[in-house]
Amino acid sequence: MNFRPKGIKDIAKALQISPSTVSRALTDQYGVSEETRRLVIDYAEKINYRANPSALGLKKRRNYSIGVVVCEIANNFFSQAIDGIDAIAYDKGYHVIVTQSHESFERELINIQHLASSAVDGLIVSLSAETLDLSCLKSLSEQGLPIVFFDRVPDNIDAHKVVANNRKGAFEATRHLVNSGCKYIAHLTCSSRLSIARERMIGYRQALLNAGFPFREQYVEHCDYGGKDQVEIEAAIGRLMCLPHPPDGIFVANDKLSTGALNALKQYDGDRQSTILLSGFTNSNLVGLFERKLIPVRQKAYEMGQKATELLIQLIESKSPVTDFETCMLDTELIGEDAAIQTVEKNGLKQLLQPLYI
Amino acid sequence: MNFRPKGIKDIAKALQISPSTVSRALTDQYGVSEETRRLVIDYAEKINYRANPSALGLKKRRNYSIGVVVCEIANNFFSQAIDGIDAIAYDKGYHVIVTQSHESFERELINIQHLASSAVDGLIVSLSAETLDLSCLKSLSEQGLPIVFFDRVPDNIDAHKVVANNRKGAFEATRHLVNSGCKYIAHLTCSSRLSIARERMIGYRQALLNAGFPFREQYVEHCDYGGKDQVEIEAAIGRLMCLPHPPDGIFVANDKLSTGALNALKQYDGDRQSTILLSGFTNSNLVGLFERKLIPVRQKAYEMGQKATELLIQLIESKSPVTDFETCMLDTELIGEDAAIQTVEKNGLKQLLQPLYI
DNA sequence: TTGAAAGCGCTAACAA
DNA sequence: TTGTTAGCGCTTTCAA
Repeated sequence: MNFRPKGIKDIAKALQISPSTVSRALTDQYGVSEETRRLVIDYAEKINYRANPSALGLKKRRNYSIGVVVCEIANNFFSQAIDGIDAIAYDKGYHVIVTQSHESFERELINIQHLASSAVDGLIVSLSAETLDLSCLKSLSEQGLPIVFFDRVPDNIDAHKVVANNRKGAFEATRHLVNSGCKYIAHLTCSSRLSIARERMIGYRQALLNAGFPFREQYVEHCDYGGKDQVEIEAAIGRLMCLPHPPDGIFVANDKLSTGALNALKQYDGDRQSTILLSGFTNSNLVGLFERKLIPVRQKAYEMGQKATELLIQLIESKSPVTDFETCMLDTELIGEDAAIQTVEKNGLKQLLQPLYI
Repeated sequence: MNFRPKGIKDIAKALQISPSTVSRALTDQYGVSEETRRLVIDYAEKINYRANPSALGLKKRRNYSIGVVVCEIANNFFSQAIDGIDAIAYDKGYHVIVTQSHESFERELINIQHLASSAVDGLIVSLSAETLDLSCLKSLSEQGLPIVFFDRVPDNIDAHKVVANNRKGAFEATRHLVNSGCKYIAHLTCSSRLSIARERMIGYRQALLNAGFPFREQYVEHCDYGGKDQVEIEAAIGRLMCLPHPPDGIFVANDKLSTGALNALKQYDGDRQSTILLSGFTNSNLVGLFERKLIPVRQKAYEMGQKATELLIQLIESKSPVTDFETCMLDTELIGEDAAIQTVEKNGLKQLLQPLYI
């Protein structure tokens, strides 16, 4: 296979000048006569010249590419986030390399190491459900590899983080169930290793508290693999339905679990079907078509991807090492629940809005 | 930022041998004593050595990365396909760089050129709805850049192609509507520039023919932007509903249009709502939750991604230039319609299964 | 303002 | 079996 793009030498030869002059014309601001510069640039454009990224990478120790690690691409939230990442990266001339952990720590680690070995200039990471050991990320970060975390972020690594306002989202979703008359509100969530699970739990509990409801341990079900397997969800729903007082409302903590719960509830097809209300985090834009209503908490996935990428590129292109890290929190939105917004102040949401991370 | 991974020289220095010996131990099969090889490999493993991809790319004119161009990531079909691409690429040690055309020809072109300028070793492409001019892809392909097309493939470029059995899928979906008693079966599809639109149209017409129904031009609606904008779909549905005999069944040609059509039909909430049957291509795994039933034609998106990647890597790693191209067709599946399969032979599906491409 | 030359990390042809 | 060396395409001193 002999596909060989034109290089700087080809331009130099064609224009009868030296390669270094071409290089300067294409990069430097001065040191080249305006005449030569135009000549070079025009010709480069004509033949659609692009610097060889490998050579550039070798020279500059930069690849103009960023690595992304998420648990799964085929997921509404993440595919939207990747879309946002791609948008910014594209704008700034970076490539995006996406890898999936499939919720496996081992796979995540391999991906990270693979990407980090100088293939990429920085990393955007959302942790897997299995991840406990952060030493690799920590050490990479300390070695100076720019890393931005989003969505599922670590507590104990100092880095830029982009998250949704998980507490508020969870709070509003649960309060919606309260306002709809639910008395026994369950919570279906993912592994509490994940920041999102912990944060959303706080919102859930706060809403119960505000409503004067007790928090009951047995109404909380964890799917440690985030619903990777539907069986996991069905078992959890099954346990909830077997409680002395089965729940009349369920707040679900993530995308996969939300739709998984709907599927699981289909199994319990009896008269109870119509009485259990559901509200949960999901970025599916198909909820409006569902038979059983699910009040969705929507995250600004696209914007989160954008923001994470902006922060990362800023980090990459910063001359001096950055020590002042920022946690950026984006709003969530409870769809189809106008009433929810009106009573925000009254219900003590304000103190809730303070992030845990800072 | 001073993140600098260990290199071959570091190993050489540590082990008191020459860099080239290290290189050989890490790559060659022979020319190195077993003792040295073990020493090197063990040490490399210990310090988690990874060859610098830029240097490798520069040397070998290979990047171990492949470029993907699709119209949109946040789409069931494509995110599943990318998942499949990623799986194979990962296995074979390749990175995947995904770019989106957003159905814009211009953007597609930029992406392709960007990727082609030696950033990647090969391309996996699904054409945008706008694409008419294939000269760029053609010339790249002729210059020896390995390219595999999938899903939306060009007619007049000689290359490996991976497609679904679009005719069969369309045929079965339409026949399902026939068997369900529909008399006026409309077809909502994307731009006929796209191979998938043309192929699915053939299946649709064949099913009408088999049922003894006439083909009526006005029952076919094209959304030239593939439903990028919901307004486009609503207008199309609107026109169908204004026909003297509004359709009692609609066969929809792609993922976005299928769910878009469901949304659009929600507008026409009257008594007609319950009488229009829908069947269409979609890889959403949420159709089971829908209020209005949609009989889905499912494509093996994941497998298509896998197959395309296998073909591409085969192409990349082939020593001699490949001239014998293959079109690989994967089956489609009509979900929840067992009856459909039983009568395949009788209904002349066989001749339909012969691909157009070969 | 321009050109020559070194070197980024690696491989491979050639020497030893 | 090992080491030396040149060179992949580019940027960047240093000289001219």
